[in-house]
Amino acid sequence: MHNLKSIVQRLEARKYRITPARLAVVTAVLERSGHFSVDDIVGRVPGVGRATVFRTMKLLSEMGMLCRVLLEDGSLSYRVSRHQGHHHHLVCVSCASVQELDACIASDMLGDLARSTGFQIEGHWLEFFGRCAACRNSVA
Amino acid sequence: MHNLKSIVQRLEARKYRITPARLAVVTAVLERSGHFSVDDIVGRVPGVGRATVFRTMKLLSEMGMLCRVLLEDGSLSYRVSRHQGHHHHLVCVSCASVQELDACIASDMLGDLARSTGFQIEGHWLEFFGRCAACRNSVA
DNA sequence: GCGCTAATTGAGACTTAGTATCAGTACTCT
DNA sequence: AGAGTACTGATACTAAGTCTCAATTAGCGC
Ligand SMILES: [Mn+2]
Ligand SMILES: [Mn+2]
Ligand SMILES: [Zn+2]
Ligand SMILES: [Zn+2]
Repeated sequence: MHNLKSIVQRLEARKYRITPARLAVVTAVLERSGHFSVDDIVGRVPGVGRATVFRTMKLLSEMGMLCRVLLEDGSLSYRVSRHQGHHHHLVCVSCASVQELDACIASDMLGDLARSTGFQIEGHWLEFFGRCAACRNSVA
Repeated sequence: MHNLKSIVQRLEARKYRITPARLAVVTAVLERSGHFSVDDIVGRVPGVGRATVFRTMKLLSEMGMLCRVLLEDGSLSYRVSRHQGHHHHLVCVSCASVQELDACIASDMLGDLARSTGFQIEGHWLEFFGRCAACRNSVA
């Protein structure tokens, strides 16, 4: 989906400079599968400062190239995003693979919820945890 | 819903000792409205160590007296729980009030989701953010 | 190619949330 | 009273993330 070239183009389109640090972070991120922490990436881009990795990953998140994945324990992890825009995840608790859901399956209930609670609903978090098909079979 | 007496009874029922530190934490927690952080409580129970406040709030969470509320930015906060067991929240981003939903409105979709993704779904997070009726009116 | 300047960087200090260690205190039980 | 266990608070530590600031540099105009 995303590759180095397309991400560089997007950065250029937004007038961000293409620096060695940014290239290193983008490359490291694209090489990951499943979800990962910022410090995972820090460990894979020697010479690039931790603050820069945080800054770059924040930038990529804001641009929709990375998304934050909420884990079962409430901690946040990151992954390369397939869908830009609002979406949700199914995270395998065994292999850390992540499946993105393309439709927001919470949007249906928003109207009812607003009506029954009086809240004006502006956002939500929705993430699922479980075992992916591969992991389910591998244990028998 | 919960008061000091009922919480003390529950602690006693589970063979936990009723100590001054625990009483102080429980009292401080019951005095809060909306959601709060552990360190909010630390600041309100002078003389009680931070580790003890963490331990006590964890204990209260495990017993269903407190629940963790996921905020918009992905951070966790706490609140006195009305419902024990699995449930979700609507958090007012303006006044921090929290409304608990008594039914899990995600459970309906679990079957479909398992079927369409091959995942065996074991858990989920679902939290809503918005403006409560009071806050909506107060700004005009 | 060269210079200018705003954008970017990395070191490091700092914050917030939470865990681990451990010696000392205080119950509980007999 | 003595033994054993639960609990406590100080303190050190980890992880995630922000802030500051002086030094560097990418990319633009010439
Ligand atoms: Mn995603
Ligand atoms: Mn709750
Ligand atoms: Zn959604
Ligand atoms: Zn639910």
